[in-house]
Amino acid sequence: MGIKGLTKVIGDRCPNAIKSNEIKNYFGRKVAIDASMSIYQFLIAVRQQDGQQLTTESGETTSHLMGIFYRTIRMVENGIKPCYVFDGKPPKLKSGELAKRLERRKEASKSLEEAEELGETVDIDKFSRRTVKVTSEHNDECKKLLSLMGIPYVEAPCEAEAQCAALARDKKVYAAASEDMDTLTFSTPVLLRHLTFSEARKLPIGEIHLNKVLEGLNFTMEQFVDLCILLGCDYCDSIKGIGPQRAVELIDKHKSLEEIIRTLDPKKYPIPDDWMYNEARQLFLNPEVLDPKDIDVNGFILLYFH
DNA sequence: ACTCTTTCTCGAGACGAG
DNA sequence: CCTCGTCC
DNA sequence: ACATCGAGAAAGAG
Repeated sequence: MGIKGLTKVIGDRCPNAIKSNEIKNYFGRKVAIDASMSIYQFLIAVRQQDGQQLTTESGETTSHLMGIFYRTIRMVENGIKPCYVFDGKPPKLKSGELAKRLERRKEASKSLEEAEELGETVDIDKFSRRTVKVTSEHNDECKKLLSLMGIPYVEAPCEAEAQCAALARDKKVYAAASEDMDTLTFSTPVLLRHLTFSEARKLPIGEIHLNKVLEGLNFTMEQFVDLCILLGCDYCDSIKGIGPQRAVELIDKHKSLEEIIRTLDPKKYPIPDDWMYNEARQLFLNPEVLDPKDIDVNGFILLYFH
């Protein structure tokens, strides 16, 4: 789920935190990319006309490899040096969210079976895309491909987005490139959006600067994390009846979740049972990541630019 | 009538020939 | 430019 | 045993 409505909040309240750039502006820059997210998109999107994935003769899926291959080439052609980051174990707090997703996939599988019995090709196509999940085989195959291409990758201990942000914070890369707004909450100083397909679709690349976001909202990083929790994140519930508008107002007025809990009328806005907001906050502020100092983000591709 | 939130649904790549 | 078939 | 997300429309609540 990322952070619900965060893009809109930033767009509305801190428009100057977002810059639009041509891809040319990024020549020579290193960028961290969430690999699992990309693989997922390729598995869904890279299909033939009949909706089937691309496969080898023996039936093994190759859609994710095609996608990673061409996209990476495209980036390198433009002078961008990618470093892919793979997910590790999800944090325990995420299990509730993961259970929901599993449930959703099960429902899609049922709908898929029904559609297959009825021979509704449009529905078969739709639901089969919804049952997609990234396996460790997919990940391993992509790691091997990247090795062969001379592109660096990192295996994060936990959330890939957190590791991407850590790399950017430590100046190992210029930015984290992601469509997932969590990355900002993990304190990446710069977040790039639409990096991958901008050239094909003529969309400019969006560059979001965390310090401008904090300035625009007049929040500290801690307050920004609290805001993200109120908006809705993967790690804990949010408060019913509090959406983007009230969330920003509340943090503005009370400065912290503790103070909000203390003053909110529990009849109007009941606080969730066993609310793990502080644990979620710690995950964002001190995520489990590898020390960027120990990571080599230079593949041998770098040699071409030296 | 209006504002805000919640829920539901949908969609997701890249290439090159013409 | 764009559309459309193809990628395995 | 498990692994994604955002956007927008429509409906609902206060």
